Amino acid sequence: MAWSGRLALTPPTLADVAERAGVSRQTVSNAVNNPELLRPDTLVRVQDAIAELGYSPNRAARNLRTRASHMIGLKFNPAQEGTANATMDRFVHTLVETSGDSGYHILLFAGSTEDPVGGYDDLLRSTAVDAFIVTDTYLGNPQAAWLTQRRAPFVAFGRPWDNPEATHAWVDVDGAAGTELATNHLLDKGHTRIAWIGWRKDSFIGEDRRSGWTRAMHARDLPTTGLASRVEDTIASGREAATVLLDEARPTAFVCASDTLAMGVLHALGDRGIHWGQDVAVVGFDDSQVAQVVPGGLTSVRQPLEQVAVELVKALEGLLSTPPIAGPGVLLSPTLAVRLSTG
Amino acid sequence: MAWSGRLALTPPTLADVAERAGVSRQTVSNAVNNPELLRPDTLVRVQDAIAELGYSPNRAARNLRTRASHMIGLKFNPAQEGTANATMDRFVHTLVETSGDSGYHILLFAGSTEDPVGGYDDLLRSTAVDAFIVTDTYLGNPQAAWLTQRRAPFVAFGRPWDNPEATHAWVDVDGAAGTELATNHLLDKGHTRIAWIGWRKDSFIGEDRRSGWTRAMHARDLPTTGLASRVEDTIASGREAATVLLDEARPTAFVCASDTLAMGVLHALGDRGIHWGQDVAVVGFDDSQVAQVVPGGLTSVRQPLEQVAVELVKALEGLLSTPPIAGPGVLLSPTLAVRLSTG
DNA sequence: TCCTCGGCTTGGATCGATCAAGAGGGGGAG
DNA sequence: CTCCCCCTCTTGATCGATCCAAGCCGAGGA
Repeated sequence: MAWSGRLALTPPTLADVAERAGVSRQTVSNAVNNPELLRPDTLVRVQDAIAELGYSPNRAARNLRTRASHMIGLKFNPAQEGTANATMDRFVHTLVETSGDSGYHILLFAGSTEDPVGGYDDLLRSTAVDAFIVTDTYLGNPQAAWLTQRRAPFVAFGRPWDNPEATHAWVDVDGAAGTELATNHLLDKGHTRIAWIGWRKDSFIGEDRRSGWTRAMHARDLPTTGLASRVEDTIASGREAATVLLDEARPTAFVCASDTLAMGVLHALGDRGIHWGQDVAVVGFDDSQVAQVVPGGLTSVRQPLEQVAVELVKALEGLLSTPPIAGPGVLLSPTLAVRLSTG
Repeated sequence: MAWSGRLALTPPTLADVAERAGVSRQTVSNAVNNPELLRPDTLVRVQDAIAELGYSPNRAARNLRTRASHMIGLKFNPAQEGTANATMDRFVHTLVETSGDSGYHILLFAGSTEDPVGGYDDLLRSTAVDAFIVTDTYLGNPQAAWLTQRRAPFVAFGRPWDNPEATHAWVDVDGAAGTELATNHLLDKGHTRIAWIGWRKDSFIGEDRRSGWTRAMHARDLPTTGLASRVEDTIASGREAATVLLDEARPTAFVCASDTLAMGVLHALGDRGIHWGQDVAVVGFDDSQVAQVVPGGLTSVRQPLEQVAVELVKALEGLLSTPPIAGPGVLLSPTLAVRLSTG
């Protein structure tokens, strides 16, 4: 704190601390990085000097010498307007906290949607980050292959769907288990005609979530034919799909691949004056703010994003340790946030 | 790209480029930072070498020498669960893009709510960031005073409400103008008994937004007494407040300080079987995803967060230039996203 | 008393870029 | 023809922390 008095423009350096403590620079460095090498009384003296001067190692100098930046790159993917998919917020918060505890900071960067590798390249070449957390793996994962080839350490939030042989570390949430949970919840409530509204077939995640619904239905020998719809992830699509299903298949409940689609279902029900929760039940996916605050509340599958962040950081620590420890993939289980949309 | 072939562990340095181009290190440095100093043909030769080797300046080395990190610190404040206030998402995205264009990266850090200054100190002392963007200014602004005293460059998103003499740069959105816009919109629709549900009196922002409502009402000689309520920013509070107001003041419209409160109003209306939009109009604030996807849609005041981010970066560039240019505060105008909740 | 050994400390070199000054060459003015 | 200047490029030093190998010191054994 002391240096805030004197100009505050040049923070104290290691040499300043050394002089004050009456030791050499290397001793101060050891006090910071390998305290066990010092005699206890010397250590105390140095630590006092550090505290008095308010010393903190210059990151640039340390990074230059150690060839590490203690930064983790994260491409920030904003939620689309008009959808209910703002998961980034919750996820990033825990990520920042957890990585901070491990001595890492999160560096955000933007990337165009056209060039999935854009942004990664620059940061890597300028040694601005030690590793990446890759999150946008919904449609295959070109970044993973690219980063692997580049020998850049990274951990993915999302399984390598399109490449079972990928060996990189990943953390994911078992979407199928989530929709199975949701479907069983509805089955337990007495519903038998439960419809599915999901994403188009080329979405790995969408198909995974869908499989949880079919698994639960088939486990009770209930049919799924004619009860499923695959559309784009928009309110309008969900609404249309629900309307068609209500006419043709007369389901008493809907399980959806996203809260956005579930909101579309609520629209459709509202159009017909159907009371959701009482007449027809609806379950969404992601436990977004929308699910939480919509009147009555929307039952939704909740991803343990906090836990995902913790596991990601744990995996990164392994990767960045010497020697690197590459753990296997981690699959976490979601929970179900039950609200009035399922009675 | 070339170095991806050979081990990919030690990126090329400035010296490598210099050797390849047959010039000195300094010339390469100039080619990168002051191209106008080079003779055109030399410049081309160096640029070719840079491209061939896939060279990118080592950030740590550059940061050490120039005493600048080209990083901007941002404390990440997540939206509270159960509210509709996820503005960070939209804001951060533009911020990342805009600052990237100016050569700055966004470094996230966490901070406990108890210690508003926590996190800032470390980053500053270790020269990990050049400046900060301070966003959590809702209740006074201890960070601003602290950073000013510390002579740390920063720009605030939010006016220095509690300290009119503060001289730091800031960007803010004219909340009063927003609620005035909302109120006038309702007045134009023929409403005269328009209620206000806002935050408790110690919130500067809450009082500012409230003043827009009173201004619009008084401009048409309409009374405001008995039509206002000040509560906490939760769904439940909004719902209660609306219930009381409906009983006692019989308003035909509500203007709210947040989408969260507005959702509370929708709950209250739903409780009584009142159709929002037709019988009673509601306006929220922030144009959250919730406002966008709730059935019918919630009319809401939309903050120009993208523009805010651009202005913040512009202000930062001024601050970090030599000599620093401290611009005055910037006040931006919100717009109104009209949806069915106002008919 | 001398020597050795282990633990702690020391100065010097290093990471890769930029700053500050200086060297070389060509062109215009006298 | 000479001088000077300017434009272009080069050389040496520097930012601050860490790695390296050598140096110092006191304790213990012969």
